[in-house]
Amino acid sequence: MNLSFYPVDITYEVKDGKPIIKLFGRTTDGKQVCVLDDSFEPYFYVQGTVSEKKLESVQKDEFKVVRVEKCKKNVNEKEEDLFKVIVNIPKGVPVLKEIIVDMTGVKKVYEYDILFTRRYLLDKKIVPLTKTKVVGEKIAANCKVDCIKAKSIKKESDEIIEPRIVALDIETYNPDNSLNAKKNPIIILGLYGDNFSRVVTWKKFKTSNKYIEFVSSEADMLQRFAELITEYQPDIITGYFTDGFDFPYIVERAKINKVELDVGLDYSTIDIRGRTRKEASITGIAHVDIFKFIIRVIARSLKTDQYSLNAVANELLGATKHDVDIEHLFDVWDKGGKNIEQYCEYNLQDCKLTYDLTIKLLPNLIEFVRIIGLPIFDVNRMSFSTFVEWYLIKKAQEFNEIILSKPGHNEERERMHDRIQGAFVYEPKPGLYEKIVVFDYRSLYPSIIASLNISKGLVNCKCCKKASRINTDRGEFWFCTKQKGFFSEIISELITHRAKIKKELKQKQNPLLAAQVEALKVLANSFYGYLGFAPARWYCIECAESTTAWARHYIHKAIDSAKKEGFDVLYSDTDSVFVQLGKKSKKDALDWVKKINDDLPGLMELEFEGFYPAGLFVATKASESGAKKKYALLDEKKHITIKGFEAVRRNWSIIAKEVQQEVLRLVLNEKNTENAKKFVRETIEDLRANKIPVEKVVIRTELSKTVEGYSTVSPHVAAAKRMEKDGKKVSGGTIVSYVVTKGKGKIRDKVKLPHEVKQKDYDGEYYIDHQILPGVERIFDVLDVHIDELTKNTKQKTLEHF
DNA sequence: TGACACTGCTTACCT
DNA sequence: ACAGGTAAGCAGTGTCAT
Repeated sequence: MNLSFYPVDITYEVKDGKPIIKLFGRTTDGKQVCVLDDSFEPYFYVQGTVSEKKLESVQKDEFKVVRVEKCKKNVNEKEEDLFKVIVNIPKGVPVLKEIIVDMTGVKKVYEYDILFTRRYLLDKKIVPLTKTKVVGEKIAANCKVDCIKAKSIKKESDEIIEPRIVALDIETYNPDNSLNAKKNPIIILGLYGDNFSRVVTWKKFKTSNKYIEFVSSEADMLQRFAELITEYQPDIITGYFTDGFDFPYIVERAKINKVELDVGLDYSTIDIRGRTRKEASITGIAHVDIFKFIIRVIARSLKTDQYSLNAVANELLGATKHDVDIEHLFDVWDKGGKNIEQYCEYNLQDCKLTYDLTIKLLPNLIEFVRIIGLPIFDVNRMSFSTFVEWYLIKKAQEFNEIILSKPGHNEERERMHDRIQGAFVYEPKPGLYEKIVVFDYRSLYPSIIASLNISKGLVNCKCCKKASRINTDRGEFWFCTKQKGFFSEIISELITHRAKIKKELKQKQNPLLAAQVEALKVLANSFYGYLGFAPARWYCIECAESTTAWARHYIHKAIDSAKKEGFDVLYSDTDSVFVQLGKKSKKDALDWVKKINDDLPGLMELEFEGFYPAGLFVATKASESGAKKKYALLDEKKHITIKGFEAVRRNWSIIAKEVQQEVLRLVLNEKNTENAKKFVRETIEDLRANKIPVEKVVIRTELSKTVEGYSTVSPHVAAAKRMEKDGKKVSGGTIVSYVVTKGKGKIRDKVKLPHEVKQKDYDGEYYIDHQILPGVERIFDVLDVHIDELTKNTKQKTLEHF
């Protein structure tokens, strides 16, 4: 029989000494299937002078070499003769590799650490979630879905699955404020999918909500959960932090209640792996923990600095969680009755938000699946470095390159000491400026790697005398001009491919294309960092050093040229140049940038970023010199871009940020220094009189480690200690909120938690001296306004000034 | 003993 | 577990004059 299907999940099993790949997915007519392939063999590569016969005879326990093939592959971009050693079962690869690496004549072994299922997808060029053609026979097997034994299997087209998705969320009984799965039961379990809402709970109350379903115990609820999943037949189960919380909790409670959760398509149960960083997987269904994707990949493009479901849903969906007192759910539960209902509604809303977030971010996730070629479960849990690494691994096949091995522990430690000189930052002169034009190099680091052929295998070749050379602290480097680099060529493709899609996107908006453009940008921008990342397979310190050195070269070139041309250069950071037009016109600026571009190699390009009628640079706190990475620009639509100022830092109080923002607005937009002064003075008076509400004086700071890990007790650590006293768990990643109150001693001695503080308690003087004034002082310096004019509120002082 | 300068640790930003 | 460059607060320490 022939069939087309979209693979969702992949595993393998060993039967009769032979590995069988199992691809779970959905056919084009909507049925779930499992496609079996027993034709794929595990292998690795050996480099050295050793006889094939000797290699063929290697065996240990049930593992043995099946056969050996001679082949030619590029090792770090140079062709070499290698042996491909084929092994009977996947687990034999690391075992037999250990034996072979010690044999005389063997120089190195490669590709022994690529997971069998991933190897299968890459070698067979099968892309998960993408239409795949199978010829095969239906066979009987212990499986919830039809099993097809494949004779042939290959990618059919780029068509993508429309997955069935269900979102999961649980609420637990929690009287002691600790999330203890051994002690406290799950009391509400919700699911939300396409035309599907269900909340299961085990205490009855009167309700007209049709989606609420009552069972008689926690055990029955868990059982019902498994049934509902089986009935709904999802391709994807999604949740918010379900790797770390919901699934481990469900599994623990199932164990305690002796419930068999055979939700896997092969009747297996939910598998929880890892202790500190848990991962929950279900055979045949892709578990997406959308929180992980958000925090690792999406986070830096979001405005919010909190990644709670509420904050993220608010920004991405414009929707929020239901407002209930979740801390007292246990109390309501104990009392029973109708009050439980609001928590069921709350639970379903969480499921819905998670579902909607997943729908929204799915195009982005799928794009990475398509680019990298691994299952969505894997891609969901990857970070920038792994994206780059797996993309390189996939591309290695096309280039016939050997996949380099991961560094050993010692090598990784040594690499950690390597430091690369980074970007150049131009010191601005503090001041309020007019008519500013900003230029920047488009994708500076990727375009340098592409245009200067920067690649690990081409460093300081013996053959090229004419290659452009760059001087660095580490020495002089050049890259072979006679061949295209593996690394540089891949980036080059990425950049041109992205530019092409971006052009298409301009013609017609399309969320899939937008996601593709975004994914390619994320990937290209991660390449440079990867080069200097200690655990990387293609680590290349010379490449990284050269990339930044060339970047400094080209930014200086732009700065010098702009000055020569008569522009007043105000600032520059890494890839940008800020110039003041002065008597020159916008056209002069555009002409100049054109001239620069005529001189740039390859894909490099300096772009016009924007025109700003006004901009402000300030001095540093410590000296009179200009502060880098701190400025504000007013654009022609009166919008202000603020960089680096306290107003955009999360560990400053709202009142301090608001005041600074308003001062910047009054200064840049309205050019009204008097109003700015007045505004600050009024706020200071309000703080002195404790008129500013407590929530505006709360300071929020993230803990980077547990309380014990700190050598000095700073205010946020003092606050964390108070939280622990309250019975709250705090650790790295916890955001602590605190208020500085009146009293004696160090600031940390005056720290209290927001709920402990009444309106009159906070220390207005602290907020004036340590929050408001530091934020505006350097701005007023630029306007020649002395700080006394802000703090002393006598009218005479103001009059005196004029 | 107190004012002050300086350092180290820490957080959070910019590109 | 992508990179380096930068500002700034607070606690702690050292210095100096008293």
